[in-house]
Amino acid sequence: MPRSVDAVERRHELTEAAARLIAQSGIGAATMRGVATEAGWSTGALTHYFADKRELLLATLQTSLRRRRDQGPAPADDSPGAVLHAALAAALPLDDDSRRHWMVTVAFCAEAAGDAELAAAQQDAYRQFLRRVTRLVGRVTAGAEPEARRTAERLIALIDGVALQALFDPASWPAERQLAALDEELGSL
Amino acid sequence: MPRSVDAVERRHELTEAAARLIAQSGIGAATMRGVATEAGWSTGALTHYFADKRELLLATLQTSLRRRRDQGPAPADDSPGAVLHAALAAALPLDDDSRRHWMVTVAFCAEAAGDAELAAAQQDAYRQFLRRVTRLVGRVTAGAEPEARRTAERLIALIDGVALQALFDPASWPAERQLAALDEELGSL
Amino acid sequence: MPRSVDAVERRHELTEAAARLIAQSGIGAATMRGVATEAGWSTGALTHYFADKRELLLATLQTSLRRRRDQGPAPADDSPGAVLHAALAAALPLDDDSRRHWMVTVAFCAEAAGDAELAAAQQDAYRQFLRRVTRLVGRVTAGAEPEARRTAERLIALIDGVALQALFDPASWPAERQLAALDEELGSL
Amino acid sequence: MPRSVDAVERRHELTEAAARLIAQSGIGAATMRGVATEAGWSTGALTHYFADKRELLLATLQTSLRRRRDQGPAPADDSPGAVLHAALAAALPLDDDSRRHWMVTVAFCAEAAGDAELAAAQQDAYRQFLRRVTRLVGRVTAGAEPEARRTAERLIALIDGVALQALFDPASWPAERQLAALDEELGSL
DNA sequence: TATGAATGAGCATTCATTCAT
DNA sequence: AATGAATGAATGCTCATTCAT
Repeated sequence: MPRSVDAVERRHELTEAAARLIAQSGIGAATMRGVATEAGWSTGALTHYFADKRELLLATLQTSLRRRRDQGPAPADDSPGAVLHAALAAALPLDDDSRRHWMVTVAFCAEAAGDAELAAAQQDAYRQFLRRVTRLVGRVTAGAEPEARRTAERLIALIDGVALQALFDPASWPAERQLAALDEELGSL
Repeated sequence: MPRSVDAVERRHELTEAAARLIAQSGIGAATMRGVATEAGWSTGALTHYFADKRELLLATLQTSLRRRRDQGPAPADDSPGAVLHAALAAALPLDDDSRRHWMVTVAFCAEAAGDAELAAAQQDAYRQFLRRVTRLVGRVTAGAEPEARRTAERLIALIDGVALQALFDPASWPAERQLAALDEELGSL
Repeated sequence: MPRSVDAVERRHELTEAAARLIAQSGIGAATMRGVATEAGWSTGALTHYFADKRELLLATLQTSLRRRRDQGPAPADDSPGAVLHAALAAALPLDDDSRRHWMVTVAFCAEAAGDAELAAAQQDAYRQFLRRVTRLVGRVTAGAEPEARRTAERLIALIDGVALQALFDPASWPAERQLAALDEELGSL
Repeated sequence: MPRSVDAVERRHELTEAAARLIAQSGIGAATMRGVATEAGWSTGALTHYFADKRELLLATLQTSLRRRRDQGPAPADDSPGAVLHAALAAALPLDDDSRRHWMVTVAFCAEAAGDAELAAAQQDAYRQFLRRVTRLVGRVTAGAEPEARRTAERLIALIDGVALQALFDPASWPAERQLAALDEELGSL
């Protein structure tokens, strides 16, 4: 009877380690040895959970794409406006964790240009987010589909732009300032 | 001084080759061999123009940062609004060339997180651009410094966000659509 | 002692699996994982029956050496000539099974050059076979020892040579042709 | 103007080093590091002359196949019998050099079973040798094609068998004894 | 007995870099 | 200025082996 292990949990530990290294020094820093050491495992252990480096990187990207948008404070109340606000705020790099995962997804941008699987993961995540925001905008403005979708795209463009500046120049963009930019934009709805 | 002109030209050829590879497959694809081959030179030739790989990558980033923002159609006229519009439009990935250089600067984002020199190059470029846009906004709105600066930041955030989406999902963001988003935003000024 | 019978049987299954892999792709193909999988067991199971890889390979060689010469159709009758013929025919790669074990023993040839234990196994098997054939030749020709031994060596050389060609070029050496070459040589006795 | 190097000579040095290791301890001993060290070069140098290990091994096999049969003392005179004798004697492992190359070709036997390219190299060499010996036998016996071919096959089988025994048990098969076995067989022609 | 998780050394290969020409 | 031979460290990966269950 072999030792039993929570493979999902282990994979998560390993992709988190990879994400830390990538966010810190780029994809090139995510070597098998490096990730293993960062996670506190041996290199051989990695290959139990990921067939090869490609699989590790893909899983890391997918994890970061999810965590770049999924986590955040609960909405203040159940009103459509509050829910929309919470969804968009969750997509800003407000703390170290979301900063890290933002960085990872951005780091994969060029990598994905020549890799269909990575590109598909990124597009899927983006389109899913766009659908969600479009639906929420529709509820807030009670507007028709195409209108809501364009508004959603503009909102996402704004928070992505704010996020990008916050990544490049974190000192100028503390959490409050990012939220202020979001509030201002939402105010005009 | 014919030789130094050659050297400048040669360095440019080489950083362009590096930019093509990076934009296509990520920074990891920019190997010395690969860049030399892509540029049509021998590996040894690279070391005449760049002391080492680090220097090549730094020069590539700097070139791409400049070209990401510097090129674009001339303004329609000399009015402050037209000049501002031209400056911002030049910062959008409207054609293959600017797309490539956008991709390169984004690819360096995580790399720069752990590398002071790369980070400084990115921040310098951003701040210089911010100053320029701020000045132009000031001329258009005839407003005070802090107000103009905040507007400039919001404008840059918007075009950066649009650019990012255009990189990830180029099919949805042809040049006209990017410009339309810019026009809409400028219209509200 | 049911358990020890199991162990013998199990070891046999495992060396057969190793032999299949070696005959197919060389000694390098006989990895612990590969042999275990081929035999339908887990890697850990191997280490119960063989202390390490070396022991597995040695046992595989010994099994193949035995089976390369031991199996074959019974002699037509009890006459010395028929028995000699059967012994030599049994040493030819007439079917898939003996082909496989021939291949294995040949594959170990160079390996044994630098490994005393493997070399000893090969020499023991050869000398034992030589003694047996010498004895049978002596009975057929009623000749003296040294004469019978030389004849035996020539006979073995011939069938080994035929066997080697049959391994390299099986299409040209079906079983009938190998046996014909043997008959021809025995006829001249 | 780069340093110029005799690539053919260098490749030969390297395949000889590989042959020494393989003959000594089997194909598994021919690691890239090991071959480089044995030849007195760095690992990186190998990759200048052989794209990868596969190419190195194939070249080593081809070299050994040629040298297993091509070298030997010149025939005593120009008579067909002397030329045939010289050709067959050259195919026996009479000295360390030919012993080594014999060992190498045998070591590849199982490896070739699952590798079309290696198998083709072996078959080509065998068939070429068979054609040559058939021609020479025809000249000696003045016999017809099919007859000469069968005789050639029997002669080759005999010397291959002798060679194989000489590899496994060199003490019993000094050069004189191998030649004696050959002479005896040729005498009966 | 049997499993498979875990280890870390060893492998082929790629790469930045150096240097003789 | 320009080449490409040569180096050796680092990488991804495979593997024999150990061991808790």
